[in-house]
Amino acid sequence: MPELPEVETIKKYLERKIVKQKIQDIKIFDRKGFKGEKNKVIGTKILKIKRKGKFLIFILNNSYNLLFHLKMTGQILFFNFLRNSEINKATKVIFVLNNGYLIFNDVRRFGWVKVVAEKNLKEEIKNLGIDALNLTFDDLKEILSKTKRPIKLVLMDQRRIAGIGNIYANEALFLAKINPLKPANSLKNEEIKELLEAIKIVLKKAINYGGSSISSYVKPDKRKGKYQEKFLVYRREGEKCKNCKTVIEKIKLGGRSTFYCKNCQK
DNA sequence: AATCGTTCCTGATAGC
DNA sequence: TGCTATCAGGAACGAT
Repeated sequence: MPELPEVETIKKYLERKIVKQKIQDIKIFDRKGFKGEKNKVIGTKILKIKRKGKFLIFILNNSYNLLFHLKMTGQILFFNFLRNSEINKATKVIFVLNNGYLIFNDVRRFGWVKVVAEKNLKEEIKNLGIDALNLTFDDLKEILSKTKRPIKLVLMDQRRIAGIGNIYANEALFLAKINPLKPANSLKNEEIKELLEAIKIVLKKAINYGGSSISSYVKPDKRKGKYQEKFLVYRREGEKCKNCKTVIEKIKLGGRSTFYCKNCQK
């Protein structure tokens, strides 16, 4: 699933390829995936690419933005030339640029791209919490003190902290040796500090590895990320903990699969 | 106000 | 082999 590291990887790739390029045309294959007027975008130049949490934002030169959310299976691909074989039933939108083709695919059709006037962008993402990479100790302490919900649910709550999804919540909690069920407001200062460090280490390392290619995530050139090879607990139920050899458990929490080591994460 | 359960969607997989 | 049932999951939404 595209979480912060995957969206950041896509952002970095696209910065090298499509900034300063002109959008010549937009071909829409799935109306559900394209919100707003495409005429506001055709003929504009892409000035800048930003990321907030799991959102990807193209800043255009006419005070409009393109706001993407990839949800679970969204893919953004970029090719200088378009092969017919690249168009399939998951293809939602193709942006025709002067130097190539930006393809937005999404098998499960939850993802979307929206044309937003720059002045309305804040309103669009007003519910988004602090980006996980900018989180400070004081921020995290404040957020956790306000609820007794299980810590994992709070880490994944985009209104509190933006960018962490199921993979990296599981991985960060393991690294910090904290049980995912532990009430958020019961964490001691030392644990909060460990958790903050773990979040940053896991996210930055995942970015360095180009994200995690499970499900359908790939980089815009279709190459896979490599962080899935580094997972310590995610999808490792029944396998041995890399610290202590205890068998990794899988439970459901808030309807999501949760993986942890009973021995290491008290 | 905060939190919980449901819903959207389709491909992969399990079970018979 | 081929069918059906279940599962995966981000986040908006309505209900509590």
